[in-house]
Amino acid sequence: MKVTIYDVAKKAGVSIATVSKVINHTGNMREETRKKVMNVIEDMNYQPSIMASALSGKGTETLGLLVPDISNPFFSMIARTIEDHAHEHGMSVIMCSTDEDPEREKKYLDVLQRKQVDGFIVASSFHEKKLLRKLVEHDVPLVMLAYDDASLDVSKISVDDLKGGYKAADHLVSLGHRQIAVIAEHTNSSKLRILGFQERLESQGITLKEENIYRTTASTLNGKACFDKIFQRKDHGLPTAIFACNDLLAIGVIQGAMEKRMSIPDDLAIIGFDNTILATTTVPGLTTIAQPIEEMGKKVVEVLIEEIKEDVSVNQRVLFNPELIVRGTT
Amino acid sequence: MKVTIYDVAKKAGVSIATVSKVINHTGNMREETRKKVMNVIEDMNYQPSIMASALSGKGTETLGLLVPDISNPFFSMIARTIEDHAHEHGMSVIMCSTDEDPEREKKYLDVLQRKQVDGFIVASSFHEKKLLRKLVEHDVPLVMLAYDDASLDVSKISVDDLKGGYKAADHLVSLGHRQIAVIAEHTNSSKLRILGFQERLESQGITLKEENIYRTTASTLNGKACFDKIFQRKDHGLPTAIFACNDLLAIGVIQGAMEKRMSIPDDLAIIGFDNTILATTTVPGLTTIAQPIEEMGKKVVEVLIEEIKEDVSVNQRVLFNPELIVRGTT
DNA sequence: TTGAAAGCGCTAACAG
DNA sequence: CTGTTAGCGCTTTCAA
Repeated sequence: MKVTIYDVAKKAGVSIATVSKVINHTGNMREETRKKVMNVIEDMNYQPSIMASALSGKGTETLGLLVPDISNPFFSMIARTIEDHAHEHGMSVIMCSTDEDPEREKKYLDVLQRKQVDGFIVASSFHEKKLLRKLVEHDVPLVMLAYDDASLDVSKISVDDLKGGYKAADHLVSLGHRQIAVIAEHTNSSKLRILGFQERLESQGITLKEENIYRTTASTLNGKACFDKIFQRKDHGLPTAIFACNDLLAIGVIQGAMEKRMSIPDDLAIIGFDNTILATTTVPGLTTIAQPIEEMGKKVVEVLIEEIKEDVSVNQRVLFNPELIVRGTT
Repeated sequence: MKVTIYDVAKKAGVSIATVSKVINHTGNMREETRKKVMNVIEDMNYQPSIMASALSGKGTETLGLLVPDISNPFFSMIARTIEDHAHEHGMSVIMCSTDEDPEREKKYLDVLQRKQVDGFIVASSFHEKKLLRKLVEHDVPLVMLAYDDASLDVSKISVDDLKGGYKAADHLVSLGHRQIAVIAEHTNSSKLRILGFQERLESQGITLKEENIYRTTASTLNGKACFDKIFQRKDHGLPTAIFACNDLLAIGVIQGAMEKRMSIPDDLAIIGFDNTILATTTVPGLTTIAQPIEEMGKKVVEVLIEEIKEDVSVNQRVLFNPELIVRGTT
């Protein structure tokens, strides 16, 4: 059926050990032998079984990627760069969308373990912390991406959310806005973004009242709903600008504003976060705080691979610099 | 270290064969024994190694998914539904973005084979046909999605592109448009969509000249570029409507039109194809022809699993019904 | 009803 | 420099 190491060995007139050695570039041997074997390998189109080598001690050369939802543009962009860099290191990646559902989280973690993936990347959120903790205790390589949770003792790669908040605030303030509303998620990231935003506002003598912070989950629909809520309150000065903690939410706001025939950015300025493809497809384009997704993806893979190879958690925390991308909504 | 079938067997006072049987629900045995073993499995939190069972004959319970680019919303949506349905059948999926690059195609196909994935899903495009053909010859389960290439003798799941063209044409014509331009990709799907579109137009006495069909690759930038090309030609009647063969292109057109301060849909009507998330985030929303992504994803997985289980290619061709989704651009 | 034993394809000492 | 051999964890006859 399929050609195995035995077939190659036999045809090359050597032992399987020798074949194994040339495949793995281990041990020494006469250049002549190595060439002979190489040729046979080519001839027979021999492809070593990763299953077998994994079973006998080596890794599976595959990574598990857990994200809330791969169909969300932010995560699919992340997945793409991770996939690319993983493959540069000879690793494949199995994707898993958790939907932030503990059941699914558990199920996926389970399967990935049974498949003996060499390492895990957990992005953005994870509820079953204990399961993660158990993994870490068992020395399973695991790195968190865009999810800076102090309660987990592992390496973390993320954008500097606080600074992102700063930049959003600075931009809006420099444009003269003083009445600002915020729409956020319930995540850690959002909290930090708000914190930075708030700090910066206050340093310029502007206070952001708690009642002007709206919390929801990421979707355009929810963004629009928040917009509606904000503008139906007529009790006090309406905001001239909105900071949405991600692009999806920001787009919901754009839609709400358009529907109300408000002019953007004159009647209302909007700034998002992430810089996904969605920020480029609206008209006007969405001003947003960009996460350096490409670099972040590269870094997670590097750190994870290192932990897999070195067999030890370097346990580092890397914060990337967010960048303001000005488009038409401000 | 990790608990193996031997550990369980020993603790339960039975042989590994027995343990194997209870895991796989094969063979008969006293209910008592089975319970005893089950308990030990629970107690020790035993997780059978998929590697090992794969090596000894069973499958790897993983699928390989090849798409041009997982970060493209259309593919990430597809990936999501495939992931979901695969997991319902106990399968994981390894994602691979080919970038339509033959090198990458080959490399990925290679790795996936060495990983002994149980089956392949190839979506939308693939240049190295011979490699695919070789797989099929070796009876490797393989199903094509949204890629209806007659030269490959495998099962195919896709939307009825011809019909999609019909629907787009009917809609535009019913709105009174007679001068229409088309922006397409170089793919088979696009060809069919154009064909259907054209046929329908002609049946209503409208001719679509070849010079009004613009071909490019999918991106908003290219869409915009085509728009510009179309509207800089002043030699003859300008179109009042544009049919773009996918949402990305359509959005480029929207951007171009907005920039020229044209009113949509009054000055120019636009219709896309795919109904990705992008169609919902523009203002006005993009009228488009929807592919039933969820159903298609479900179907590919079903067909693929069937071929894996039955060990025979059913070699069917399933066409799904496209649906017109009217939003603000028409 | 249960178990012994022969693989599956490869790696890694250890010998020669 | 090269080969022998004992696993890796599980499935699957075949006996008992």
